Amino acid sequence: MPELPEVETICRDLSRVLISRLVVNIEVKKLGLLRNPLATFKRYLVGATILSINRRAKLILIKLSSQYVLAIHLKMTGQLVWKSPKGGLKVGGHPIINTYDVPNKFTYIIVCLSDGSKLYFNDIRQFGYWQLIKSDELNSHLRHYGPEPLGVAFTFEVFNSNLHKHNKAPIKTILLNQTVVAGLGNIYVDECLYVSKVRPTRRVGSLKENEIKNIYKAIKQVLSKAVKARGTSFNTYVDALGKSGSYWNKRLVYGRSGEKCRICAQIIKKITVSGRGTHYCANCQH
DNA sequence: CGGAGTGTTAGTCG
DNA sequence: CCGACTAACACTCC
Repeated sequence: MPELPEVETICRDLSRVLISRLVVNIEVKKLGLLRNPLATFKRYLVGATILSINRRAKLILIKLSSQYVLAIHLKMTGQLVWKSPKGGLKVGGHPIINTYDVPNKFTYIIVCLSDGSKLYFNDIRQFGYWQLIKSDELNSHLRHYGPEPLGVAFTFEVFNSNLHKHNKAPIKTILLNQTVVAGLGNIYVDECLYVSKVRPTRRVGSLKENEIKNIYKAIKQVLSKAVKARGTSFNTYVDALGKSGSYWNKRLVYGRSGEKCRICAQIIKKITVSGRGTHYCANCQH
């Protein structure tokens, strides 16, 4: 699930409960999810204090007092559940798991904190990973990512020039390319192209400047709206009225194939573009 | 029951 | 370099 708005929401929520906590233990049930040896986690995560939690692209970056950063990627089905000893719960990640009882059969990593709370990592498909990176090597680890779409470095000129490194590919494929712009995934790419009125299959080289401007604006607009809605499809405070990400109800095309376009009432089509399910309105998008 | 599809991305191959 | 394809894995849906 998690694309930029979801990961952003998870980081903000976890910041409120994890910062300045001391890590007292880690239990790992699937070593394959760790990108470093377990001993490295014991040495640099256990005993460290959590200093900050930030997002870059779809990566969660947890800065530690040990001069390391814990990078967590949720990929398709990763989920983080934080539980306080009093039963307070925060959940961020994939919604398929319909119970937030933890640990459960998909819980592969558990981090115990000094206040008695625990952070659980669930991941049905086990594509996600945890990686410890030396703080001074973080920038070089992240260098292949393109600009943050909601940041100041993401100007139209940068976007336009990054796009035109890939003139022959369909625009959808290129928007999913994290080196062009970081953080978009399948849902938000379909949403952005719908808002821009551009078909996902259009070759980049065929786009007029005006169309690229519309895509550029749509990326910013759709993502900020989704961040405000706390993302698409995961729960947060289960104890605060079970509020969940509300963008799902606001989505315009993703997952609406066979339903009517909200603008022209034509039936939304579903095709495959570079292996990904792709939704669009053939009447509104050209 | 079998096969396709699932919100990601790193790696391979042409 | 570019782009197409696949594997990593487990589950749901048709």
